[in-house]
Amino acid sequence: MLDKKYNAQEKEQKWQDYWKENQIYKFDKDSKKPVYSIDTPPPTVNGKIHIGHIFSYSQTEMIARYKRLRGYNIFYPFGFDDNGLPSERLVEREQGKKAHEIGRENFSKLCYETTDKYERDFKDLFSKMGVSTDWGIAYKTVSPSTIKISQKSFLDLVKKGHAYHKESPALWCNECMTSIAQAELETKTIKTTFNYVNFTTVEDGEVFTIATTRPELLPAIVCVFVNPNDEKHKHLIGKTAIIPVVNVTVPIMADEKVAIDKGTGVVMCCTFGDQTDIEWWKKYNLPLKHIFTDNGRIKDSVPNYGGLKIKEARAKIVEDLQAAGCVVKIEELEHEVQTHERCGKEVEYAVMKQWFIDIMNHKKDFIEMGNQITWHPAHMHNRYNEWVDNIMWDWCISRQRYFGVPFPVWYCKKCGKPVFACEEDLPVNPLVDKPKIDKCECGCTEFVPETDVMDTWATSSVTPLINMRYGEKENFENILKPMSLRSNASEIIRTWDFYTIVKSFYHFGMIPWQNVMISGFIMASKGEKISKSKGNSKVEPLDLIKEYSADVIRYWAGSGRLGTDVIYSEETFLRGRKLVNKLWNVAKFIEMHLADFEDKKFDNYQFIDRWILGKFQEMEKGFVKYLDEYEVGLALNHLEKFFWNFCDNYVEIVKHRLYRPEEFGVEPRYSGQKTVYMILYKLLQDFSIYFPFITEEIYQELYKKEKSIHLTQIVPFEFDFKEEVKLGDDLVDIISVARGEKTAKNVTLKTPIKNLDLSVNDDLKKALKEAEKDFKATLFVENLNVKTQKDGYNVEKVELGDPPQQ
RNA sequence: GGGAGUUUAGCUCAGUUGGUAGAGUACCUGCCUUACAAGCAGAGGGUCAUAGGUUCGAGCCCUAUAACUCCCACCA
Repeated sequence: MLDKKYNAQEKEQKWQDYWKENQIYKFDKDSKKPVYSIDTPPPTVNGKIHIGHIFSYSQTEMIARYKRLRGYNIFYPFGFDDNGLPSERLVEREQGKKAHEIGRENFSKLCYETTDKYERDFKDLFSKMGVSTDWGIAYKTVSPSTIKISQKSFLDLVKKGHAYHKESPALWCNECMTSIAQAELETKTIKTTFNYVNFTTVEDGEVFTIATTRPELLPAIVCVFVNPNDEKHKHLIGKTAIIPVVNVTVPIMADEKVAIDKGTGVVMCCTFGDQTDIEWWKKYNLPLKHIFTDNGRIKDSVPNYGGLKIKEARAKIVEDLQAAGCVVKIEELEHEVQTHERCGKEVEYAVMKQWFIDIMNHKKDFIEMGNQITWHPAHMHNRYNEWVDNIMWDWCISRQRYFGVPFPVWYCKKCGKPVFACEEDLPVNPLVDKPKIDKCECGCTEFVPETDVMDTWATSSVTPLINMRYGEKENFENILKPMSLRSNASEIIRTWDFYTIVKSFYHFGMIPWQNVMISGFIMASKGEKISKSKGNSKVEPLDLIKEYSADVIRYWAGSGRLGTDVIYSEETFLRGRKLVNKLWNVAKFIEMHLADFEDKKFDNYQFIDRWILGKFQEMEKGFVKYLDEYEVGLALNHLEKFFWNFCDNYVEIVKHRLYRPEEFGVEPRYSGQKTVYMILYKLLQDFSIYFPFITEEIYQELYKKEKSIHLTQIVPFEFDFKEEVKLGDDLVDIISVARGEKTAKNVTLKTPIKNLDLSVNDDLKKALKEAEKDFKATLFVENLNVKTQKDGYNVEKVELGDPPQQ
């Protein structure tokens, strides 16, 4: 017997334990069923899961459940991204110390401990949410087996010539003291000053002005550029400029890229202030004057300014320029700068030897890979294309940090030639392990280890490889190449999606997955995204689960269109709570009437039963169609609409027959029993995608054909009740009109109708004849008078009797 | 500056291929109906962002504009 009230707290824990014990979501590698595999984002273990995570993970989870119900063998692993900078920053924050103060070895240990702790919390929360992942195939992005795969991937790229080691300018973060990739940049608007500084020519002492936001780069100027079409300045080309205060001379050259109307139209080129400087440096083979240290100071070798922090140097040089009378004016300016997304500090450029992965030579291939993938929603494909189109750098994967996947590389101490680890020795830590060879080609016998670690994304981008156990004897390569689905939010299309495609293309020459599903964001209010950094998530997922239950949270997460941002609203929770409650109550009602029910072959359904069966069949068709398009929210809407119609109309009509066989007949009662039995079963299945807990509870109580409802399969009805669907809808409309009449008179719906005069078409008349008993019982009609008319129907008179006595 | 998305009832959102504007919620009016008052029946509430265009007919197709969100570029 179902309880009078559903206790979500208790039941959700019970089923969570049951699923775990019975391994309901275990991936069966020996199964003959087709595999559906999901590459789900390993959450970054750097703090708390907020409601936005719950939103997007739940949507993917629903697809897993749907595919399971459609008979697929689900490969659905969960991962934890505990690799790299985010974890390091978390540990630094918790310890109140910087990594270098703690020391490499202790720091790594702390990273492992800290991430372990957070992983347990994450796992607990996702389990509570009913995530049907197989924890047995979970992975973390820092573990011996993951490091092995990541290193193997790197070596494969080296072997194929897609990874190279080169001294090159790279984006550099002074705060994190590491190089970073273009994808890790975030633009920020800051207030600064635009300084108009006078330069003079050596040849004739002509004074011209350059506007700059970065006067501290004056010592790094290697050249001055003007546009060759600039009438005002082109006469300067070929002359030599004296840099004020610094007193160094540099050539004045021409380049089309100079914007005549920006600043003064004359530009200083430093190595390096920005992207264009690097382009010019390469294009004109300019000298290198790198004046910054790795931690954001001016190098000691720079006269007068050595040792100062960048911003201090800026202030001092402006002072000196003013003293020298070289400053024309200083304007306040707001502009966008590139910052490092992990710490928010402005980025610089550094020149050092780093490992890069070739991107620029294969952009066309990456676009083609993107074309072969189905994007949901389709317009997200544009974002990918645009990113690939606009990318300007090869992917720098070296990070001068501690906690991450080490490069399996040493360098000859004498000639610098890299020595790579052997595949069979992976994973290796070059700081501890030694290379296999004892002698370099040059004869040197000493090797120095690579101290850099790999970029987080270098490992995240191999999640399909981790899943397929790339390179292991026992692997899933044949079933996971490609995987079925990747899912994530739109912000990481340019990183996670892109890099995964890059790696898959280089390793296998094919797409990593067939489908990509992109979820929207949760907005705190109109125009404000909920995010960790803003701290504007007012509610904790665990509190919400306590207050509303996981099923209800999932209802909220599963509503709305895929890829569309949703504004957080408690109303949706309330709506979900009502729906779950209704499901419970209708199940109770149905259970009550199935006490003596036996499931037998039967096909003599009453008219109104044929109507609802036909309606269900129609609904489920649309439901499945939406889910096949990954539109979990639209599918849910569709299902929900049917469900309320089922409760408010069908159940109201059939209940008389169920209660009183002596009046309506035994077989008509059986027809109703069989109908509610079948429909509730299918409703539970369809709802189980969204409400895995309450549907399991009801299923176990009423049906229990399998170990779990989540192991059943959707088998569509195959009735031919089209006519009944149409006519039944008309009957329900007539019932609604008659009920409205009672409500208008402020009487209870139990009030009898003395005379109900209808005028209906021939088909409807036949239907009415067949469903007469149901119809009359529902409305408490005493005399039903039916006339015919050509089309449609008309309710001509509703004559009410006296309301029943209490 | 380039691109994408969004704009529909007070609020949160649906609206398949063009064919009389929908749901929930809130508000209002009734009703304890042999599952459910966390319920049931009903009422009111909309220049479908704006302006043009195509069409017999546009929330939907086309053009332009505005606001918001996101991505990219600009950072001299």
